[in-house]
Amino acid sequence: MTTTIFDTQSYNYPQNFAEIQPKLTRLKKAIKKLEANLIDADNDANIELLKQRLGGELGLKVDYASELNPDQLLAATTIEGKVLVIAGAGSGKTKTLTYRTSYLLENGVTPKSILLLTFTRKAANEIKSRAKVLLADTLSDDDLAKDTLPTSKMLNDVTSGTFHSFCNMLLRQYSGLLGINPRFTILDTGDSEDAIDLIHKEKKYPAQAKSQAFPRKKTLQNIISTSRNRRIHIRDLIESNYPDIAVHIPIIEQLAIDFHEYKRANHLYDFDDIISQVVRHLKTNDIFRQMLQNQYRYIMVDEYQDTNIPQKQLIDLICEPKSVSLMVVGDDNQSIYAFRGANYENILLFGETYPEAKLIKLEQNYRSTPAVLNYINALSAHITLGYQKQLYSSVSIEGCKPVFSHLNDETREAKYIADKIIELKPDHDYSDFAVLCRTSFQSNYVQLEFMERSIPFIVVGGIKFIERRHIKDVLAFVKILYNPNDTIAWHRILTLFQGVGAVTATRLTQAINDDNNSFEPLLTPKFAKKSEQLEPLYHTLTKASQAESVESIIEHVLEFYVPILKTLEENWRERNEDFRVLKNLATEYSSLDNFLENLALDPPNDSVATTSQPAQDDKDKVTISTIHSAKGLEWPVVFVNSLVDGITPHHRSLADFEELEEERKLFYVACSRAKTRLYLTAPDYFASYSGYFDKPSRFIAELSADEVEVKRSRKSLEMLASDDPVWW
DNA sequence: AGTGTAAGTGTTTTT
DNA sequence: CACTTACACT
Repeated sequence: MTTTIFDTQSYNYPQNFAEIQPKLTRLKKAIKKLEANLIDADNDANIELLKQRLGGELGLKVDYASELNPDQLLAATTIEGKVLVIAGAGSGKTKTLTYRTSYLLENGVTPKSILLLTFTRKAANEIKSRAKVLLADTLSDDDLAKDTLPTSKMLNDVTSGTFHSFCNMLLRQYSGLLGINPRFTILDTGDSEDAIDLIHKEKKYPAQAKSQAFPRKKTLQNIISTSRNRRIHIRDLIESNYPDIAVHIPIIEQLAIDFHEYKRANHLYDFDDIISQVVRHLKTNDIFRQMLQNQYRYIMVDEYQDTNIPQKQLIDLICEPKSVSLMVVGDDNQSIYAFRGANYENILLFGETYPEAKLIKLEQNYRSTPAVLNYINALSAHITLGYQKQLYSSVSIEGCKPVFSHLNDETREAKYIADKIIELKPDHDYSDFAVLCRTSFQSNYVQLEFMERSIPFIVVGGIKFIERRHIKDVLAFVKILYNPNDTIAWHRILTLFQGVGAVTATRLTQAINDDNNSFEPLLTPKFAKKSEQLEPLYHTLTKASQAESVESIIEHVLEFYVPILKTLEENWRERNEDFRVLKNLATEYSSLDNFLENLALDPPNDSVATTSQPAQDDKDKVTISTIHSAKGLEWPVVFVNSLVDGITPHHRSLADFEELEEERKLFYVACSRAKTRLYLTAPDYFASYSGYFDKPSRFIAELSADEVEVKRSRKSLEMLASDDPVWW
């Protein structure tokens, strides 16, 4: 047995390990069962045959056998039945999906019968555009002459996108069949919170025991959404996760029902509705279900480890007939979104859902050096549950071992990172470096240090463009023009004015909706006397509703809104800049529905990212990012900072086995982003309102010095591992 | 409707 | 400590 880096005995491991054993046992059984259906290129006698067949007989345009490795080839060409592909970090997952798409088309599959579901729209577009290149590049003039061949144009007919964009499309396209109004607007999380708050105030539920304050809108939204995504009753969820507000359970349950009815009555869909409503229709409407089952015959799902229960149900309902082909791709080691409802059991129980399913594993890694791979394999071995996997590289140059540096404080930590970047800079661009943090807040010292040293950087994540107050305000105007029943948007606009509060806003909205959605009630003396802004609002809306383009609608709105903004926010000049971005976005859309849909379902998140030198438009910058936002990306040199137990893993996850496991996976995701160099850093201590933490991360402690080089501070010397490293 | 104060909250984040 | 939000009061 090897000796660990630090004494692992001193860490408190989760208490509930015993409790969850039955669950772990069930999952392990399902994993084992599916492992029995592994198709492994090494042991597959048919692989040579397959290669030959692909080579000659079929006369395909793309040379699948030589461009893909054997396991990728199996994944790309196994096009019938249900298949789970476990795609390790850096194993060419996108490439495999790209080639599979092209393979389907080359085999005569109708593009319209292909459905490609990914986690972001960007990922779907990348697969499609790469497949386009594949098919286009191989076409000779001869091929173009006969127009029966699959051409890159077929990709345009492949349905692709996120679960949300797909379901949104279905709800609008099949609105007649489903009996719903296609002119609905989408509530983002903030809008949902506002709606819940509004309903709570309007409904005047019977007063409860004052001993315990009623939860705030954010908590309520979270409870309602989690209960739906995890399919747990509100009562059970509150009793287990929010025991102190248990007195309010009946009211919260009623509030959830009222919220739901409110959304239906006003043609409003929140993010959960978009998927859940499609699932509901699929369950209850046989014609709808059969139509989809007949249309989508080849389904691919990416990042399957991060799907939630409604998303799994959606797939299962469409894939019910044996003849529908389903390939889900993911990496159980990289499930890091449980906090927002993702259910890692989906990927582990795939064999239970589909007993006939086949399993394919992509384990050859094209990203990292053997030294880095060795380290991430060692991390992976500490993840309790999952499919067996061992990443390997065909590169023979070992590369540098990851380095763990224990430093005195966060300032030294930041200096160390900056020093390393300067040291390595002669051989690298700035864009070769990334600093990955457990929480966005952990990047503060690094940002400061980079500014002082004039290292250019870009911060990924943070407050999103679309969530900024003034942007939401302007969009509210646009929303009511599209869906005058969007009471949440009305409320937002009307309460901007002095003299108009929640009560007047509600009454006025009601009057407008009752008056067949005419804007006239704004002019009636009863309301007009509340604020002199209502009349100009009327004229603005009237003008905007007749505008020709989305851009000109926004211009009309801004003419009215900017003066109001000036009275509300001191930094209105700064905010005014954002409107340029918004107008620019608007020019890309010809219709209101496309514009609103895209902003809600595919919001721009990098358009307002913080940068060190805004003037400099240079693309060569160090990336500073949260680990979550770094998923799927890679850099030659990666730093992971704040490896103090209490931050990584986060102190709020320490008591629960599954949450701690997810933290471990998060660290795994961070380290597996590195191609050639991986630097891990920790300050000796970290202090904040949440506590005082002074032990290095257990994820460092539990590994052996064989995998990582350790640079110790004095503090760290005191913590050297004893000789007995076993902790349970 | 608007204001002041006390009290609670505090990861990660995409749709 | 910094910020949001609920609630009571005017």
